[in-house]
Amino acid sequence: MTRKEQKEERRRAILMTALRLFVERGYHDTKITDIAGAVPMSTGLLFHYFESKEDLLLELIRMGLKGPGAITYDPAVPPDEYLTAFLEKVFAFAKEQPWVFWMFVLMGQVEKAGMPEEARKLAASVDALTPTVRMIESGQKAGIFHKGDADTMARCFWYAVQGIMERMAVDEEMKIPDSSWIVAILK
Amino acid sequence: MTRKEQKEERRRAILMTALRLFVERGYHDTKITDIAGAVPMSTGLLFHYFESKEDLLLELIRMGLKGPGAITYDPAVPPDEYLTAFLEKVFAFAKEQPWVFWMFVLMGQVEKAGMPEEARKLAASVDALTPTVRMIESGQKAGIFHKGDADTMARCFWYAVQGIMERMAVDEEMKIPDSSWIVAILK
DNA sequence: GTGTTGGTTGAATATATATTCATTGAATTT
DNA sequence: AAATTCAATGAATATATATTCAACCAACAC
Repeated sequence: MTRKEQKEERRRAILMTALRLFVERGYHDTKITDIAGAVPMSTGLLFHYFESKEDLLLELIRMGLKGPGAITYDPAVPPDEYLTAFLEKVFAFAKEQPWVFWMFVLMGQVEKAGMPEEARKLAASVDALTPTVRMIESGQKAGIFHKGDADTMARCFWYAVQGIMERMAVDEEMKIPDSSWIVAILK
Repeated sequence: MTRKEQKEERRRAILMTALRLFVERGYHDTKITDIAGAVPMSTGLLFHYFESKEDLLLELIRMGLKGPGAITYDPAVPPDEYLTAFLEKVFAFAKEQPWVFWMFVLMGQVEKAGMPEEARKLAASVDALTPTVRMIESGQKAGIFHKGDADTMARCFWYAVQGIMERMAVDEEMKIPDSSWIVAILK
């Protein structure tokens, strides 16, 4: 089994290295040779594990879809507490297991123009917006959140989160912010 | 003069087209042929106006450095009002003169890894962080802003703004948010 | 110990994209 | 109107990057 285990481990090593580089430099600026060099391994061998660069990206997104990044609407939980706790959790991962954090950033980046179409479609299946809109509407009724178009507020919130996390993944000087600061966008 | 004027006008057309495409698709996913095709003109001619793709980017950044995107610290103005008004102004441009808005987005994108080194250096000379930190500290003394590390708060604020604007430039469905929602990150 | 499988390499190839350049024709000058 | 300048073209070239492949070697099976 040693051999099979090694293969599996190397596969993981490639995925983690690619994830880190994709987040740090962006997908198009991460060359196959960069990934191979960082693992490290030969460029040829990388194609033994993954059919193509895009295949590697798709595999990462599939991982992301299973991960702890899902948002769900539970009417029983106060929406402000839910969102604060969610951010807290992701920020905590930023230090301990940065890959969870990187994954969150990648999932957002993939939605942007210029990424392979198939990757975008896949990632689009995580819809944080709809449950967030419900949460915001419920929060508005309860007087916790301010007035305003719930859809615009939800987009504003998540795009802000995305922007902050993208930079945190790169900007060494930035410390982890307080989750409540960000949720204040809605209050 | 007709000829010289025409040349100047075409130069501007190239710059505006490139700016829009860089923001919409990203620098590396905007091909020279895309820009030429959108202006429209032949690819060859584009090199008659600009030495290289990077030269085009640098020219845009030089434009951006002169534009209305500068942040300055004036102790006389309440910091929350200043920042709200600033965002209001940029959001207003988003509809009327989208290039001002695009420029704001581009200047943020250039700071990221993967962009040509010279472009990054140039763009780094606009430092919004330092004056914002001063504003935040002064706001904290006045009891307008909440407690917390001013540097982290400033980064958090600008990265959020950047994230929101990047998406606004692409996401047709998003309406213009209320500037005060975003300044609430600091309150 | 021999044969077989499968991991590994890096140079060679294919592809995508930036850049050049010989040529054309319209505008401007003499 | 002849000469000159310069915008304009797009096919040809150069360059960067993804992908393939023939050859090699280590592990494992018998």
